[in-house]
Amino acid sequence: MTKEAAPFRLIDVATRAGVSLATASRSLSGSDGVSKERAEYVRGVALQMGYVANAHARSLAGGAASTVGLIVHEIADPYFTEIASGVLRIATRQSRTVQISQSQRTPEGELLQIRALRAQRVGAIILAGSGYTDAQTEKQLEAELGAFQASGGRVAVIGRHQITADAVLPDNRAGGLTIASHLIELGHRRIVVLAGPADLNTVSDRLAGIMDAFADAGITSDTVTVIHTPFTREGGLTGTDQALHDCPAATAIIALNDVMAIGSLSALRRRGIRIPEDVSVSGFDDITVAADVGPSLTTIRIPMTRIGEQAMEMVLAAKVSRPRRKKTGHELVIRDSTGPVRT
Amino acid sequence: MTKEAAPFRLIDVATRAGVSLATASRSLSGSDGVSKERAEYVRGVALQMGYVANAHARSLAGGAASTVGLIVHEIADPYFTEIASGVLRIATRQSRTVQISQSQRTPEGELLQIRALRAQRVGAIILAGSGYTDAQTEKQLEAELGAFQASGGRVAVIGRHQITADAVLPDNRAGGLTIASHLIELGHRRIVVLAGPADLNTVSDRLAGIMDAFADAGITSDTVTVIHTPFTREGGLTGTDQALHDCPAATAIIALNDVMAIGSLSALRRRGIRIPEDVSVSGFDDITVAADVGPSLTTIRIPMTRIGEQAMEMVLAAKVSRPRRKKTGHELVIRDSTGPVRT
DNA sequence: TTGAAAGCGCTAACAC
DNA sequence: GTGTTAGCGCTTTCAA
Repeated sequence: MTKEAAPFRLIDVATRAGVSLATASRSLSGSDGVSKERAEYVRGVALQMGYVANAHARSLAGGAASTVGLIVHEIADPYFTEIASGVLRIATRQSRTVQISQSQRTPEGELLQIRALRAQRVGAIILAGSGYTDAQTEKQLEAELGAFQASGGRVAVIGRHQITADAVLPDNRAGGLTIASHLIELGHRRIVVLAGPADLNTVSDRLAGIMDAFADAGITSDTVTVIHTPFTREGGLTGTDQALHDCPAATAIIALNDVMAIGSLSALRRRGIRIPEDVSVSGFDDITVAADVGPSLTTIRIPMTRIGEQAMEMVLAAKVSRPRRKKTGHELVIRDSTGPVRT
Repeated sequence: MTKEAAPFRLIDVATRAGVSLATASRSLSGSDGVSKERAEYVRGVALQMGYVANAHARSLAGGAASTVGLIVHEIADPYFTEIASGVLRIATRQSRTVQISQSQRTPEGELLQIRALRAQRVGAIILAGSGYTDAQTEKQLEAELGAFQASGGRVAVIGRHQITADAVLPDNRAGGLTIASHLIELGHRRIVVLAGPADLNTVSDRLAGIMDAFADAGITSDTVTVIHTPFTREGGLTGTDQALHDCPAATAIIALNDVMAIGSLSALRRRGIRIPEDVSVSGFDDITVAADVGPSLTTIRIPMTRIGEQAMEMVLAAKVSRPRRKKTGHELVIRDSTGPVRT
């Protein structure tokens, strides 16, 4: 059995460099109070020894905690996968470590994970994923995050306008308007919206945008049916079955995310319904596979990876007094799943 | 501004429960040396106070580190997304936290991430992703992981037979045999294999299985062309272009993972080549979207999520002297992208 | 069975 | 500009 050499400690570096512990600490953390040459020299010694600071000791001693926690609803959901990818990309580049935890798509789950992350004393928390329309729930989350921030933690949220913290805000309402306008222009009037859970902000915002489109076009939205099923492929499947039963005359289906749209495509194909000849289908998000499903999906592109990067950049940046809010754009991507209504 | 109450410390719990710090510690960590009733009582007090131990202090003091590190090539690659999903599922269930880091598909990246995780003093490391055929590289990784294990860390690797550690081993070679046999049965002889980088074990194993199939069928594999491009959608795209140029007579394309297969599908469609009438295409892994691409993909199912769960269970389980190796099965999933060769 | 006290490796006052 | 030293919150000997 190989005898395991204990890892070097800061004191080892200090000794080797012939300076005190404090000087070594200052040199490595880049704080001033050390002459340039000396600091440089100490860093060189440390590097050569392969010294890496013990993150636990550093954090315990009151230094800045280096790990950031990322809370997603479910990592296997492509929307969150891409956000996580953006977060990790910046993390790798900046030598930061990130802990990922899943909220299981419930507010209680989010609360639980925030508490866990706080207990772990992470330096920052990125809360990804739709907020909840229930103000009560959001208040609780905000209180928890507020407490974390008060104790020096950094926070960034993605797509939650209610929470007072740095935020990256996807253009959900405007995106809803864009996609609905596209369908209206193609002549569609009888439209089914495959919406996720009604208590999600993302859902209500995108829905509001869709209604905006009808108002803008000066036509009634009485012919729009909204069906709420889970924000998953399975939800798209059952929602479509229900739509076919309730509104057989519908000529278009707007799914409020791509995953649901893909489920819808599958349900339609299974019944031999042609897309887009018989019914047009659109998605939302433009996840990576949207271009490869059959038929390729018309959708609204939300730059998830970039959003993840921005959220990470925000929590890594210096603290500012007023919370920053970054709005991201959206883009209509027309592919093969939508077409003019057949007369 | 809300005054932030400092979180409770163990000493607070001890005081409130009327015991010493040591007794409180023992009670909560479940180590013996405390009477049952007392321990029970202290735990009750802690729970009621909402006490959560400071992970840094615990780890620094020599307690068991609770976080596990997961190293993937790239989180946005569906193969790794699903493994991560399995790992996180178990983590959530067991109240463990997991740090995810990306190796950027290079052995140096893996080495770097292992070092970083060691510096973070994680309790366990799960190394996911193909090993490298270069023995030198694997030796270095093994040394680093060995050192980690020697210092008490737990390790599980996924799909790397060379490394001495608990391992979950996907059935790559047998899977290769199965998929190639399927195509041979359909009458295909001129086959192009879209392989990922030649230095990946996953690639060489799957490739070996394909050759096995030809040997088993008693036919020559001279008609098989292997093209090495990156293990990505883009790689599938360029590989297919190259295949079309080099082997216009090929009737089937075996991609060594689904992502490449999807890229291939796209390249073929773009040129108006019909699938499977003109050329059959198969994938490997059965990622979630494989059923939804156009046409749906015939592939070999590898239970990635389950693999992630198993790896996590292994590092969480009690240490055993001899490394465990768990082999996982595979399953041929026939969909619409493969068909009989046209005469 | 319980408690007192000595660190774990680091940062940040505080001296010089 | 540099060094000394007191903790951070916990686990774990070592005594009692």
